Amino acid sequence: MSNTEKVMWLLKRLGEAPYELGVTELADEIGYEKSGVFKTLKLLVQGGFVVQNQSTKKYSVGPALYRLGTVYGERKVILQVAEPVLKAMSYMTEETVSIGIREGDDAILAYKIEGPISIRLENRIGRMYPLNAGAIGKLLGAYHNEERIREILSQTELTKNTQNTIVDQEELLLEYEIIRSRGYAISDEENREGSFGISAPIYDQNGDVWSCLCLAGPKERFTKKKVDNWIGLVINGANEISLKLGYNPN
Amino acid sequence: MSNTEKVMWLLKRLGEAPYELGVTELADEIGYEKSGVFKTLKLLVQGGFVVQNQSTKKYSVGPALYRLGTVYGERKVILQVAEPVLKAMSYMTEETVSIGIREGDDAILAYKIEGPISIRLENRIGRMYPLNAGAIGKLLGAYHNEERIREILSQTELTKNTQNTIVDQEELLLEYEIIRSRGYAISDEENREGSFGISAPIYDQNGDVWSCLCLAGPKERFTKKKVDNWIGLVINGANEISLKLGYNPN
DNA sequence: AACAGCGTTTCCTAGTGGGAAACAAAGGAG
DNA sequence: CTCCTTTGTTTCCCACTAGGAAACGCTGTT
Repeated sequence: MSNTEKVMWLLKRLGEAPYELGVTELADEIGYEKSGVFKTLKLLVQGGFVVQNQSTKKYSVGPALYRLGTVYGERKVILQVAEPVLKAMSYMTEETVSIGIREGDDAILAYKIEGPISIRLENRIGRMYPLNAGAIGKLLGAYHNEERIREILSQTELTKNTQNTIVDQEELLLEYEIIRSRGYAISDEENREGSFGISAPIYDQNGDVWSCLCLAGPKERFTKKKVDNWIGLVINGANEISLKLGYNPN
Repeated sequence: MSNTEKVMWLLKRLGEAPYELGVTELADEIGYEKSGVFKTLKLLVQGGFVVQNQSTKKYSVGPALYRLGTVYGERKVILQVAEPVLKAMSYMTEETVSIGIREGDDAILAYKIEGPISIRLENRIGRMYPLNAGAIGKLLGAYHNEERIREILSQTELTKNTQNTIVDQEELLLEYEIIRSRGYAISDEENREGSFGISAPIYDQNGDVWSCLCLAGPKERFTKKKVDNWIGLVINGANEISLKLGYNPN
């Protein structure tokens, strides 16, 4: 058994145990000498993966695992809930549908389902967008804390990716207001020439917006007629996900 | 950096990353060759601590962490919430106050605060009790699924620790009913000669009882007058914890 | 007071994880 | 469409880390 497996075994064993376990019983069960088990446990305690009860000297799972578990839970919930919606929309529109998440002061493409027409728009999962350009970035910016937005804008120089990228601070804040009042954002070649996108906010159970649903593709396929239809589709899809996440619109 | 530290670093990095990370970027950041990082990641994937996106080949936190995180969360919440209550009760009664948790078909002493009068009753943290004897065991038995209780009783031979230990099945089920109707359990030398205990149920936010509050000590200190007072104290303490856990009594 | 059991420390050495390089596969550039 | 870069994966060998054994200090029991 490698050390990595040993670490996993220890953590799992501590997790399924009723409460606390000592070095000796862990070593006996895993079949190692307690010296080695102790060394590993000490490191795990330092890293917060395990806590040691100072009075009993026994070990249990630690707060670092809680944090990581929460991360997994959040990701799983939103993707699991969102996937059927994305699939349906992708099928109906034949375009790429994606989920964007705000991570700190940036927007990130967290998940996407490609449309059947495979003209690549090279938006890879994990790609980061600024909050001033593109359907995902602008929407998540619009629903971000305005004070924080002003801070960001005053500190960073907005780069003009295309002719349509908004770089003026006041113009951007106005655009944010429009987005909030309409309930959706539109990007017309703001991040990249030839691309078009529509996005709508996803509300979590606290009513906060930290992710959004986005429909995007080559501009030539986004005719006015289609866009008029698709805006409702995106808003409805985002609402559906919001409700499934436990959002209560009041 | 030892392998254990590497594992922890990788997990934490994957947790704080916006979404997914690849072998190369992880190896670059941690300063190791990607071959070693890859080997470790492969093992972590096998153990469920990490998941690999099959289409992007990139890595993220896995379901095993979710399970462990949940365990930590549950334990932390109940202990954190319960500790002040236990301290106050221990201070008022000068006896030992403890939290029992049902783990499968047994009761376990999860946490305790010793009274100042240190006559040892050797109930160590982690000790297991049967569901038929003692204030903790009986209470958690009484609020357990009755079908399951009947199964257990039919399969296991109840051992008579003291004269007062209930070993007859029907007598025990009757005692359970009394406990549920009164809302507390009393043990008079059931597990050990000379010990006395009072316990009351703790309800979680779903209204389920899987833990209880228990006040225990040497029998000679549990006079009738004191017990009459302390029953209310235990019930109130347990209620307080239940409410803090999010229980809604309707 | 002696003992037994636990967590902890130390030391040495065998086995394992790290480094380097090469392979496979996928994407981007032209 | 093809070349080229980049990334995930595999292989091999060696340094060094993790495991074994024994001993220490401490707590609690008899």
